[in-house]
Amino acid sequence: MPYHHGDLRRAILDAAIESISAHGSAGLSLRELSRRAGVSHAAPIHHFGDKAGVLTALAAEGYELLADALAAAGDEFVEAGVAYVRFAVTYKAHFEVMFRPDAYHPDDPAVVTARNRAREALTAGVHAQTARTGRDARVTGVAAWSLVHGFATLWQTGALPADLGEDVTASAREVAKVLFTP
Amino acid sequence: MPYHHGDLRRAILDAAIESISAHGSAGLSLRELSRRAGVSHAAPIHHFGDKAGVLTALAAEGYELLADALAAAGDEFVEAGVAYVRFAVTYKAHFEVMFRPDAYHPDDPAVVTARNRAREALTAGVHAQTARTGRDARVTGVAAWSLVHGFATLWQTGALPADLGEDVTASAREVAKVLFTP
DNA sequence: CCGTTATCTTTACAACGGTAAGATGGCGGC
DNA sequence: GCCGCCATCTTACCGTTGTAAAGATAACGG
Repeated sequence: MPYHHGDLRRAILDAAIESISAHGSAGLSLRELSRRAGVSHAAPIHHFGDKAGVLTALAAEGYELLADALAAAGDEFVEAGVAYVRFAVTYKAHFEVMFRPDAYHPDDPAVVTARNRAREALTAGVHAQTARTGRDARVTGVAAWSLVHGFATLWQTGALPADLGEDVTASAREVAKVLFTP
Repeated sequence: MPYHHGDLRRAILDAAIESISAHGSAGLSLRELSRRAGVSHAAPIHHFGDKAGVLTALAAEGYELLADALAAAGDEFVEAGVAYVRFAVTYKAHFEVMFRPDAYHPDDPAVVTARNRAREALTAGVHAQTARTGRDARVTGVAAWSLVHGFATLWQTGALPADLGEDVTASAREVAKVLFTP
């Protein structure tokens, strides 16, 4: 616990995650995060530089976590897709911020390296799949990514019909299977 | 041209569309919109009640336009999917707002009726398709919607690889075909 | 033990969203 | 043709926000 607060950086990030998970990222207030962390409203500036800097750190962390989750899921597409959706649901706040590039600094070095790592982990699974089935890897990869990404975002915004059931993982697996079963 | 301004409501909406298309919906300022329309910063309140009210009107308009586009595209899934993507690209600001329910009033009556209309137009195409191919309509419908929605959002955020080419319609058609060709 | 430096606080300012009260002007009723 | 009504817009104001600048505080290295 190095300094006055202990670990303000993590405290702010955790507060942001909690706030975004509860109320979305639209009305996020930097001063509110500072209040929750018990510091003055200008304290986070030193760690993040900016309000967008907080979201930038969150996006970078999200891409790292996503890359880990995809790597752990292995090469098979359906399981990788399920892992993608499970990540989106588990790390709801991260996922929401990651794909809102107008709210942070998308060219931040930490973000781009983490994003590349996640992208490689994602395409690796699809390439293994297309090698087995003999399809166009590029188009199929985009289709697979689109499918799981769309399912995740629609689930998050509550746009999907309610009769899908509560188990996201099971629904995601069913939906992902559609892409590779004739 | 009924009153002092002429049609302030439309002017504010158009200004919002332009601003969101250019800089995203994160930093949208009601006062900036008022300035562009040449009225005082409190004038839009009377028409929209709220900043979220502006986005609510935009979302409702977006769902109406989407329903029209889907109805015009017909029953075949691939063309309906292409129409979905084309809508997202053409009406970028609308699409961005529509799926950001924490930024507006998602229970607004105009929004829910328009959204239901769009949803029916969407599922109609999928049902026609599944009747032809004999698949589970519910799961296939969600998969189809997820596919085109994910493609559209990924395209919008610039997350897709650049080697797809510039023609969104052609790329979308290729990707949509993947779902129904073994 | 002392100075350096990262960390945090205080103070200040412009912009924002929202409210309330007043001004403006088109429109229908007489 | 005139008057009152009411939708529309303006002005003034309040609390909050993000950001910058300057000062205080305390951990750490020499």
